[in-house]
Amino acid sequence: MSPRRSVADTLETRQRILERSLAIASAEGLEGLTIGRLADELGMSKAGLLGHFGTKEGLQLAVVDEAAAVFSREVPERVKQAPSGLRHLRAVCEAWVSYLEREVLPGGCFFTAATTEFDGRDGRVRDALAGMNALWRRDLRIHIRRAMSFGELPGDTDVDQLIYEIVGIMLALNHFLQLEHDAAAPARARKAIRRLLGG
Amino acid sequence: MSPRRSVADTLETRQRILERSLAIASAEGLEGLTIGRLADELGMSKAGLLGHFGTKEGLQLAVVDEAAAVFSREVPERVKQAPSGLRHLRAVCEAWVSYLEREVLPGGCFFTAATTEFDGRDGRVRDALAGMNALWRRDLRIHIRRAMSFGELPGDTDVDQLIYEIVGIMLALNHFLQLEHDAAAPARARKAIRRLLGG
DNA sequence: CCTACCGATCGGTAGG
DNA sequence: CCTACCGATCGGTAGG
Repeated sequence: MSPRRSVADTLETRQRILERSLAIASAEGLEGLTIGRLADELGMSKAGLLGHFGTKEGLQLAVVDEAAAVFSREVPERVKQAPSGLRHLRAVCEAWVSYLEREVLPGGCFFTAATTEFDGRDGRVRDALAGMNALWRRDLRIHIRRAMSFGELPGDTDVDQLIYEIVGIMLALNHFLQLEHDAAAPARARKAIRRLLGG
Repeated sequence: MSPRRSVADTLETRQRILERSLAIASAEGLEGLTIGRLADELGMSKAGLLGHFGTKEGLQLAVVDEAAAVFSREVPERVKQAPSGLRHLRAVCEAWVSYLEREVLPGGCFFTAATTEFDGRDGRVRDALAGMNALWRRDLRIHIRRAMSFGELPGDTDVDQLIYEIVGIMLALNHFLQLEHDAAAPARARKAIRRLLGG
């Protein structure tokens, strides 16, 4: 009476689906990710695929989680060892630029694409994306506050203004890389970050 | 033998279609703009609608042109009378911020949404979008160069760096307005522009 | 500008 | 995990 597929196999299949989904969604959007095409590319049936997620919205929410895991692995976890304060903030920004520069996902930053796609709608996917963005800004805020408390940034630094400008630099980096294939864009991003944070 | 509808009527219908299309596309994307839904909202048949543009791609290209016309009317044409040089550049940026702040289109900046949607594809729509972006950067470049020649900006100003940073500020403005409904975002955009251009 | 229609694909379900 | 199927919608065409 042993099951035909072990729990490990099931999780592995689920992971395969998510990796393929994330690549498609970063390039063609979360709505352009269709069950039929995805099943086709993975050599499985639509019903078999949907069994893992229930509905398309369930799949989309799982892809958002997977994207957050990839970003977390590529950016904050890479600089965990950096000393606290301004140096940590600089290391985070450099890892962020490097992540976009290396084009880890074929369509560039998944969150930029998905956020722009869903910001005019409502529902659970939009809420999940807004939540991820808020969490990430919270991380940035912590690093900025710490740098201020260490006297590495001026005491009257406008924290939300600094976050706004850093986000703008990264959005522009994604824009110039994806639309213009501008190889000079990462250097511009680094120069802009340096003007804000020194180094 | 007079035609049932005059040329003027035909152009008016075409304009009605484009205005509705632009509103839908700014909120739901150029691909989310479907012929059936559009025809339904306008109370006409799909065939009648498609007659004006031939194919969906023809419609999308016409919407890109219409978006450029709206942007042109709302930003550069509003500041035509501003004196040449740095004051003109500042006026352009202020009109640009104001355009996004007033949410002229329901989904925010059409070009941000459409560019992000199409940057991973190829074809005539993507090329048209890239061309519009290039034209607009050319305008900005002219104003920056003029301000430099007047001695209003340093002679060693990195022109492409400045364009990069201005674009980033506007992308961030659209992001914080659309996703976060952050009413403080326009003030942050203005502060960031002031830091770059003085005033 | 319309009606009537085409093949293809969408997300999803029944039943195993 | 599969086959077989559902109603709805997609872009587009024929013919008027």
